[in-house]
Amino acid sequence: MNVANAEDKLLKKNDKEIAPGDAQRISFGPLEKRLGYALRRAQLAVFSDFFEAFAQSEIKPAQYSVLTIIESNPGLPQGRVAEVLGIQKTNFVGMISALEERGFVKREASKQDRRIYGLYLTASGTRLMKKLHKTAEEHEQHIADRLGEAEYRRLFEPLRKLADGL
Amino acid sequence: MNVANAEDKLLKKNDKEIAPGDAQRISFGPLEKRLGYALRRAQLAVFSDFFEAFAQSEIKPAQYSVLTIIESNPGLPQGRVAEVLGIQKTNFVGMISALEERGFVKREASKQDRRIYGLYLTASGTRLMKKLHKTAEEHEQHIADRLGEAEYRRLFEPLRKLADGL
DNA sequence: GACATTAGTTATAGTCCATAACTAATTTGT
DNA sequence: ACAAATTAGTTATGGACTATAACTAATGTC
Repeated sequence: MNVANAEDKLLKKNDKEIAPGDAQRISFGPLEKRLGYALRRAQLAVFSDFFEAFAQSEIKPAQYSVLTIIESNPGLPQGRVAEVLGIQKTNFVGMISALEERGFVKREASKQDRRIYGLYLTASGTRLMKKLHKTAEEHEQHIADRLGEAEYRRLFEPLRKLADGL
Repeated sequence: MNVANAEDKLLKKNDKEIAPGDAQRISFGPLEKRLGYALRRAQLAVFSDFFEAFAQSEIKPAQYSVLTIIESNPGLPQGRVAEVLGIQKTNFVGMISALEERGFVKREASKQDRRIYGLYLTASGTRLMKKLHKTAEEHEQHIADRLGEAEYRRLFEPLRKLADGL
């Protein structure tokens, strides 16, 4: 596009410039009313807190989601796990390889169809998940305390509605 | 860390393997109860919708937020705009340069402190914003229709609470 | 049995985000 | 008033995440 028009002149609401050290009130304008912006900021904050809580285990949110799906659906083909989480199978290869190298996950070829690799937690992976779920529950409780139980619980339904079917 | 233990054996809930074409029910397990996951999915869905709506203007959500802050606070120093939006000043340089090259934004050196570059919309930028805000409002209404006005409006407060102060 | 399809993989490129180091302008301390 | 510290903006760079094309091996189809 590049609609740079030579006619354009500067627009200033008033002639006074903002003074250098001026700690003026900043307006977010219409941004305050954008749900996408609100969601993004909230998600970043929650992820940041989550990230800290999981730091000592060196597990990131995406990895936690992968491990949880495998734990809840042992033997699920690699591609299905990726699909369920909205991860491209091509990017998923490295994620699983990393988790496998750390000993939390095992790929096992299906006997019926040797193209398929079912994913399973190892015993170490299962132990890890027990710990991670505990941490995650504390994290959830922390949030619930912040919002109040009722408001916390009320959030899930609209968020799910948004997620599946804009 | 790399806690790969040789002792680890595969864990299978049952001996039956998942059949190749098996369209079994997939469980999300505890992931259903993770607010972070719910937020992430919702945010991605909303952004995706937003993205499509703004595609013809070739404006991305982050750019819309930048333009809105500039529009609402003309002359604000570049670094302050970045700070307000949680963008690192170093990554902000390119964003502004791109918007300036497209003729929507103008940097103007402060006369009091020539290190400072105040940001302003050009006339073209102002016209663009009028259009973008209209699109954004439709997008919001679309979401409000999907959720119901009451539930839609109720979302903002808890999200803001999460955003500022985990 | 040739051909198409499927699961997983590799290579690669683009975008986003973070850190370090630089320049130019201003402020501070003496 | 001037050397040192600080500040605003910048450049260079690397890591993480995402997306696309093309490949291999196994299975399904006609």
